[in-house]
Amino acid sequence: MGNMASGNTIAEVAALIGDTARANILSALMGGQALTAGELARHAGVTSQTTSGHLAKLADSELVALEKQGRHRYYRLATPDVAQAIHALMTVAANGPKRHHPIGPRDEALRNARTCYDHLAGRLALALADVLCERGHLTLTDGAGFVSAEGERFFMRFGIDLAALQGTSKRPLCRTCLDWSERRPHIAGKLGAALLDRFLELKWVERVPDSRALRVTVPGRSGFASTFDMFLCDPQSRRA
Amino acid sequence: MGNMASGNTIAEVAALIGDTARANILSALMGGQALTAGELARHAGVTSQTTSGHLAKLADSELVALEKQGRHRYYRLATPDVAQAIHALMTVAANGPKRHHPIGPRDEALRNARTCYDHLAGRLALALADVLCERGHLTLTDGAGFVSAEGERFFMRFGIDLAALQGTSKRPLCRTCLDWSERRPHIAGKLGAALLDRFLELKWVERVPDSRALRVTVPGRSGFASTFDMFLCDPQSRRA
DNA sequence: GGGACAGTTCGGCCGCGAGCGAAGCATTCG
DNA sequence: CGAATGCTTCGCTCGCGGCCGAACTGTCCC
Repeated sequence: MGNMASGNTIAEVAALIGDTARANILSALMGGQALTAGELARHAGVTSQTTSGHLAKLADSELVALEKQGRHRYYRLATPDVAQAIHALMTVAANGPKRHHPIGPRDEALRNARTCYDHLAGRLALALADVLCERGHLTLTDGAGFVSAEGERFFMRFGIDLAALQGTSKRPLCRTCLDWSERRPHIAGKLGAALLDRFLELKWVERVPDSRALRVTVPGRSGFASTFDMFLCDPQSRRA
Repeated sequence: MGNMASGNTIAEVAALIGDTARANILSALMGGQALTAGELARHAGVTSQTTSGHLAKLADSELVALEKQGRHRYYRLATPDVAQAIHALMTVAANGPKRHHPIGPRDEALRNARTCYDHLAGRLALALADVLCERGHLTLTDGAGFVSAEGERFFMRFGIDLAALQGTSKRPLCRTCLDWSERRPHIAGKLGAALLDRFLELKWVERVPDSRALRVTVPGRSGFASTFDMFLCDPQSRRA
């Protein structure tokens, strides 16, 4: 016997995530937005009372954080560490035994473009990373990415001031994140977050309600084409 | 309702890890060695029948892999992804609410030096990373590390042929891994694995039975001192 | 004030699954 | 061969925890 203590609390955390309803809640929060208890109840597929209990547990263990706002209560993932843990579990789950998992249209939308906590993921993110690397703006060695001087100027023209981002915290400027569905790295870290913010700001992409999925708008299609030479052939992109 | 499918299987994986006994088993396997069912039963603190059931489930879901050898059955973590997921959960657990967790001597040993799946972790690993960075053999930008040309020559002299490692797979040569106990990055990836192997080969460190902890030997103390200018003051280092 | 809506707390039901004892296989040894 | 060891399978018990209905608290709006 001996080390009960060391492996013990990881079990508590995992058990917390290991319930279908709570996992659905956390997955929904992986979209990066704070959601209300009611929205989370719908995601979880259980009644609001049950959800309330789940949220209380998650908050107790500091997996999610609570922000009261009027008569709404907004929940979000407490720390990036939590997002990373969930991401890692997704990766393991995706490679598990025989995902017969018939890939519904919903999954297909997620594979195309989605948010991953605070940055872009899915095929769109991979294509973007490819283009930036090809142009020499970025080099992705597994684990981290480096922005070239030319790349820095390019991002500046696009409306992202890397130098300004640099200082604010010790968070890596550009990390890579292994794409859950495609098993290839995409751009995460501060640069990844800044890119997603900018795309949303420009309305090149917009969030699909009740989902982590993103939809490329019509201006987005031409924007990606002109700025990044990316010609998307997604028929579902929104008209108008 | 809607996306039951997406968040579902991550719940299965997390639930698997979210049992105390199974978490202990997986934590033990984070040492990187394959262990027998009996050893794992002792780590888990339950009988061998119960352990057998747990191992069957873990193997079914491909979290652990089985290797039969005579009348022994050796279990190990199935993939590095699994190790990463457990590591991420440890990180979340370590920063959870008020770990009053009285830090026993066992924990103290783990904080000093331990294995993290296939590489070195703990204070020893941090000190090593510091020295290598100071000397300019290595630069750690969060997420990844780069070995300088001089560093490559240094590792070669030390008995690690980076060029040979480079080719074998697309696994990153040097990743960083956030140290669970100290919250700072240490050296992981192929270089990390190669360093641990070499230290074990030189008998500078040795595994503590039934634990992920490592012990620095007397030759190890002088080795670390002469090669890396690291002067360890651990009183527990083994005499002879 | 009253009514609607968001969210939580309480009480009770019920099912899943962790746990062990005992028995059943396999492998290795004398 | 038969005893010993390592591990698994079977059958059973029992407690934890998820779930919902109902009632309660709190906020906003007319």
